Amino acid sequence: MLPEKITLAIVDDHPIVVEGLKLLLLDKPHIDIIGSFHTGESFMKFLNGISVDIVLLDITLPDKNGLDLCKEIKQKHPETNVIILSNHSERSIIMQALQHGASGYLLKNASATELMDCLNTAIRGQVALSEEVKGIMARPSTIMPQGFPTLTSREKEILPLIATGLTTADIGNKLFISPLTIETHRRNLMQKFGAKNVAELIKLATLHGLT
Amino acid sequence: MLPEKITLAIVDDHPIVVEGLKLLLLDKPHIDIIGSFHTGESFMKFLNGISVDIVLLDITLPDKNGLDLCKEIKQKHPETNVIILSNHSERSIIMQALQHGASGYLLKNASATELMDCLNTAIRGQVALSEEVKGIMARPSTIMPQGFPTLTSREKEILPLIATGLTTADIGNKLFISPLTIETHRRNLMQKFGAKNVAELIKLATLHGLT
DNA sequence: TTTTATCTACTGGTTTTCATGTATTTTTCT
DNA sequence: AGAAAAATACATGAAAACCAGTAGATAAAA
Repeated sequence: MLPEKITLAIVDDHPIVVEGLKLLLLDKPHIDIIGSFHTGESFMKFLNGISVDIVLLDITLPDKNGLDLCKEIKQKHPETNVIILSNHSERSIIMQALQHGASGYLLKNASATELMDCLNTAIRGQVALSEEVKGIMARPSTIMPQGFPTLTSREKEILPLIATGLTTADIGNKLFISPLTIETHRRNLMQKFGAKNVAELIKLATLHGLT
Repeated sequence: MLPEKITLAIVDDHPIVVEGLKLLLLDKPHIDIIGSFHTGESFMKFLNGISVDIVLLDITLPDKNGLDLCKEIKQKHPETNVIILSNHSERSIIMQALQHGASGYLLKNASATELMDCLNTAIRGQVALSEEVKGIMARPSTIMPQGFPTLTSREKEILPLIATGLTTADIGNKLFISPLTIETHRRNLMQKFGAKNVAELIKLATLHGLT
């Protein structure tokens, strides 16, 4: 019997990457590229009409976060397999991706061969990680001691304010709460990130795109 | 008379991008891809033997900064045209690239057509900017008030140490100079970045990839 | 060779952060 | 309704950062 073609979509705002992927996959007989999208929005609309087997999904998109999008996709269309394409090699982000239902995680510095391997693995319904990602996941969180923690909404609100250079007192005024409270939040933030002081806190937060 | 083929090299640590570029350029009769490299180091070695007309150069490389590499290339091989490929849309970074002798600047979200246009422009010896980059350069620096300043080597050394959470005293010990000196450097750094405190300093520095 | 930039170092005083600990109220989830 | 998580608030003392100004020593550039 003839196996059906796998339908694949690409969501990435870098045309060069998209073009590259397309060209790479064009001659694979079992894969049918049914669309490529620059924004999460446009892809979600597309998904309403057609079923897609595999999505190659970038994390940094112009309109929304790729991880959130992944979650959304899996909620509304659980049959769609999501493979994250990303530059982020932080263990915590990979963990997040998998928790959000991703079937795979590829660093953008993966080779073409690795890409194909992962696609095939994902097609078989297994979790597909590129070699480097496997390495990162394999070594217990010694190098990256604390992945990025889950923040409360207040913390998410305060963190960028700290990063803007506001002092505890400033923030207190701005949010109409006691500066002492802000201090507590700042303390908790540092603890969650395992940072010795604001400098380190802001570095980690900025690297994780939280500012 | 037959025009000579343009020799082109790619320096980028993302195989997918490299593969994509290769496939895109493979069928262009006037372009000869003579090599692709993952590190600045390996490319510089290669350059010693062969002359290259155009280099497509990524800014973020594993071993060194693409902008610095650009400068190095232009110093040792002025005949080589460098086109920067980057995700950074900050005006200041584009300025830096051009100051360091780049012949062009392409955002990675440029289309394949734009890529070709820029290549052809660069071949003709003109400065090639992608549409979006032109737009960024066109509007005066209102949106990005203070582009990133030029740092001295000592400052470049100290900044990441601050970002790691080290205190003034720690850094002083590490570098065998007085903590008072470190304090002066920190102050100067904040002034250069226009930051009110370390928090803001580290945010800006991290966003510019200087930590 | 003067100028300019950089690195170095200090004084003295103010503000902010950091550490540690406690504790009440409000949401949110089960 | 009850438990858990989050947001709120305070106290106290030590440590670090921040402000403002000055200034000598080099080293590179005009």
